[in-house]
Amino acid sequence: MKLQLHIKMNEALFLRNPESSELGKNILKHSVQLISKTGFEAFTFKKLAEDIGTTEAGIYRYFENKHKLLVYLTAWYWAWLEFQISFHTNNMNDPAEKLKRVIKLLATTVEDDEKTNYIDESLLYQIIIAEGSKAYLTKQVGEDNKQQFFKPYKDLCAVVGTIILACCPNYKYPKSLASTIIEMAHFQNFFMNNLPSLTDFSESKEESEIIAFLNDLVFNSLKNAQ
Amino acid sequence: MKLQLHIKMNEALFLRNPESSELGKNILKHSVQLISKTGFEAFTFKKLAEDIGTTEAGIYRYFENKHKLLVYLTAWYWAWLEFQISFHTNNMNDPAEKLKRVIKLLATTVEDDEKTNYIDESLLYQIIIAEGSKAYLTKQVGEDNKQQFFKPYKDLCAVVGTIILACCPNYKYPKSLASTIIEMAHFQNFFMNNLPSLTDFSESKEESEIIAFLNDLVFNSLKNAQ
DNA sequence: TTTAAAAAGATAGTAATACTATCATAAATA
DNA sequence: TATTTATGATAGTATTACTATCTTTTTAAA
Repeated sequence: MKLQLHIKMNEALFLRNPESSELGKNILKHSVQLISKTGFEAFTFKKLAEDIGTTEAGIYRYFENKHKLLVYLTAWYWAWLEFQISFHTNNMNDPAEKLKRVIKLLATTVEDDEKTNYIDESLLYQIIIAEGSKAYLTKQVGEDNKQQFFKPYKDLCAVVGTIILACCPNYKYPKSLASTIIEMAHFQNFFMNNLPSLTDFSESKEESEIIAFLNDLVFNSLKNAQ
Repeated sequence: MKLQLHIKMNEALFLRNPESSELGKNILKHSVQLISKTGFEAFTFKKLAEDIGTTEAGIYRYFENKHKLLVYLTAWYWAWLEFQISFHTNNMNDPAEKLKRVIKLLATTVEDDEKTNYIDESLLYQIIIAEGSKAYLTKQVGEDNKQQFFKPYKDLCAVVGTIILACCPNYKYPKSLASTIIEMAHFQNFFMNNLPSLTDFSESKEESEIIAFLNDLVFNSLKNAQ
């Protein structure tokens, strides 16, 4: 028996649901491959169409433009990650242990999840690191936010914030600390691999060091707020 | 007497030194205005040329493309900020006070600095917040880094890291904490204004709260490493 | 099983973007 | 005054980011 994980996506993100057809699934699959290969700037619907063996117009029937597609992919990732977190922290009683597990999940390169067949999570993780912030660092962030495009990200942040508060009800900045952990899990990874002098992990290039740094950061903040 | 602050820029960033002519200075001045107005994605050399009253080709004589121009502006900002920091922390003995001052400088909206006539620092600060990471979140980050485009950012990070170590020589992650402070000073500002539920400052929208959060984060980390 | 609706393929076309090239003119400098 | 250098004016190209239309194929309802 194989379990199928399904993430319900915001309908305003697409013109036609990419999960509803083979072509749609191919768009998701190949866009993840192509964006992680060429970067978001050089990524075009024309190249994507060539990769898939369809036409540009075919892609445009699913996504209005490449920005929406990027937002879709990031939203999908955050929703998937929130599920991972709820799955892996289920039945954990100690909130501090829970928080440690969350940090580990955030900062660990994902392996391809068999439960989702058309998205390669390990490539998507690389996209999130290098392109993720471009989903919201735009002039349209306000409108996009109104349409709830960033809800999965905000939900994840809220979940992490709640765990932080469970660890330490007096802590004053649970949401900001949550967004800091999430962003830094990725930025420190990007820096470690691309601008190593911005980190202390340039020699080992080990994710475990990023995790140790984030744990140190978080638990010192919470310890002193007791 | 008026002091003129001059920042020596990496020559590989431009084709012709924009500081060497009126047109060049206009390119800097108007690009800051136009990018902060339209965002980097919608910003084009054509629009910039129209704004200035010159031609597209004229801009291309100074900058190879808009990415180089963005990198130029961010590099300029980091170099300017490093000077601000060294100026405002000069003669401070207590490294903890120094660090607090640095955090304040990082997270406070800049006023236009009279010492530089063609760059509006307050607009540039907004660009750094919303577009700054796009300077390095690209596929060419490795080559750009080889050409030392990010040296001012790395230098600033090193300066902050040194102050952190002066506060607490045992602290294990001075560079990562430095890059975390720098990035979060801007990201928390962006979130506060655009995706407020990712922060704890959505009501007040006060920079002072970001500063308080960062101080809390940093000094709790250092206190426990004594 | 037929029929109609929906999706996909094929092709064309447009406006804008991201450049490069050329030639004339104006300004600075030697 | 001659000459270099910067700017202006104009043109042109390849690519991007779409939109439109028409045909064929697939799917799903009657």
